[in-house]
Amino acid sequence: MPKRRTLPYILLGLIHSNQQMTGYQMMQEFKHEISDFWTASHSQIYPELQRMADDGWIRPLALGKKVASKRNQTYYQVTTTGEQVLTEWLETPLTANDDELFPLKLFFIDDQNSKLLPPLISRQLELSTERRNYLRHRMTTVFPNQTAIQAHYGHYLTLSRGIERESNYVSWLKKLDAEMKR
Amino acid sequence: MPKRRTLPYILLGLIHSNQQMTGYQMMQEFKHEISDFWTASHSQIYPELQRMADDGWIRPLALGKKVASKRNQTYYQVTTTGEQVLTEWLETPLTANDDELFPLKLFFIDDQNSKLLPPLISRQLELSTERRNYLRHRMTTVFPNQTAIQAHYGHYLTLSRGIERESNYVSWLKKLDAEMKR
DNA sequence: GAATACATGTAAGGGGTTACATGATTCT
DNA sequence: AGAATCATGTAACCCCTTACATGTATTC
Repeated sequence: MPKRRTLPYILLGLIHSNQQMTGYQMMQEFKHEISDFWTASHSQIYPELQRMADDGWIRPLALGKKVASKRNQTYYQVTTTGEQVLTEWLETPLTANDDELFPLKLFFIDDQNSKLLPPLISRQLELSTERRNYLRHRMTTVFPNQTAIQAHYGHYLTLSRGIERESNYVSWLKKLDAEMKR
Repeated sequence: MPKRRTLPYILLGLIHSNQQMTGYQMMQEFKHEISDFWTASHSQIYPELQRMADDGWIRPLALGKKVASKRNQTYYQVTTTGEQVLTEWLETPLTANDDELFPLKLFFIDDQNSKLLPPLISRQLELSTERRNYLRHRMTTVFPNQTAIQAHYGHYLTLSRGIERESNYVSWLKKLDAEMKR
C-alpha cells in the first residue's frame, strides 16, 4: 500500500546512484528493476522533479549548454542538501507500518561496506520475526482444530502461506545479517 | 498497489462468508486477518456499503425490527445478485498485473472442495513461475560478474531476495496444486 | 515518408487517509 | 460519573492513474 511522500526519495536515490538522470530514464527504471516494490508514471515523475528542484534537493543540468544535442531533455543531479535528505531517509529506522520500505531503501545502498546496511538488515529481521510470530499465534487461535479449518479453508491457506512467506524472509535475513557481522 | 474497485468485492466476500455483518465488524476484519493483503478505514467502508446496497449487491437487515436493541448498527446480507457478482469475480482468471488479488480471492473460498480453488491455484502457479524465471533472467543480465555486484550491492540483494521469495512461493503453490489433484 | 521511440507537460477523476463530528453502550 | 469502546457519517486533502497534448529523433 503506497505510503505518503515516498516517490521523491526514490527519485533522489535513483539520481544519486546514477550520478545524473533524466525523467524519462527514471520512468524506464520503474518498468524494470523497481517494479517489484514501486511503480510511477511519467505524469507523476515530471511534476515531482520540478518540486524537488524548487526545494533544492536536485539541480537541473544544461547538458553542456545544449551544444551537443537539441533534445529537450533535462538531466538532474543531487545537491548536497539532497544528499543529506537521502541519507536521513535511509537512516530512519523502519517501523511495523513502514517495513515495505525495506527493499526500497536496500536498493539504494550501493556500497557493500556502507554503515547504513547492517542496522537496516537487523531491524528488518526484528520486524519479520515479530510478524512471523504474530501469524503463528493467529493460526493457533483462529484455527485450533480441524473443524475450524474446514469451515474457512481459504482463510486457513492464506494464513499458512503468510507464515511460510515470513519464515522464508526471516531465514534470508538471518543469513545476510550473519554475513554482515563477519 | 491498490487496484480499481477491489474494496466492494472484499466487503461482499466478507459478508458472504459470515452470513451477515455490520460495517464496524468489517472494519475489525481489516485490522486482523485481511491486513496482510488489504486495508480499509471506516470512512471508506460505510459509503461503499451504501453504494453496494443501491446497486442491489447487499441488503440491510432491520435486526429483528429493532426490538432487542437500540443500537444504531446495520447488518448487511448478500443478495442473489451479490452472490453472482462475487462468484464472477472469483472466477475471473488472474493476470500478471492482477496477481496480488490471489490471496484475497483465496481468502473467500470457504469450501475445500470448491470448484473455484484448483484453477485459482494453478493459475497463480503459472504466474509465479513466470515471475521467478523473469527475475532469474534479470540477474544474469544485470549482474553478469562480481564487478557489477559490487557497484550496486543493494540492488543485487533486492534481486536475490526477489528470486528467493518467488521460488518459495512456487514451491508452496506446487505442493498445494499437487494436493488439489489428489 | 511513415512509424516508432524519445521526451516532457497538464487536466480530470478515482481511491484512500486523516480529521472532524455525533451519539449510544459498556465498563470501572 | 467518567472513560473507553461501539457505531456511523462526512469533508478535505493527497497520491496516483488515465487521458489528452505536443514536439523531436530515430528507424525502416
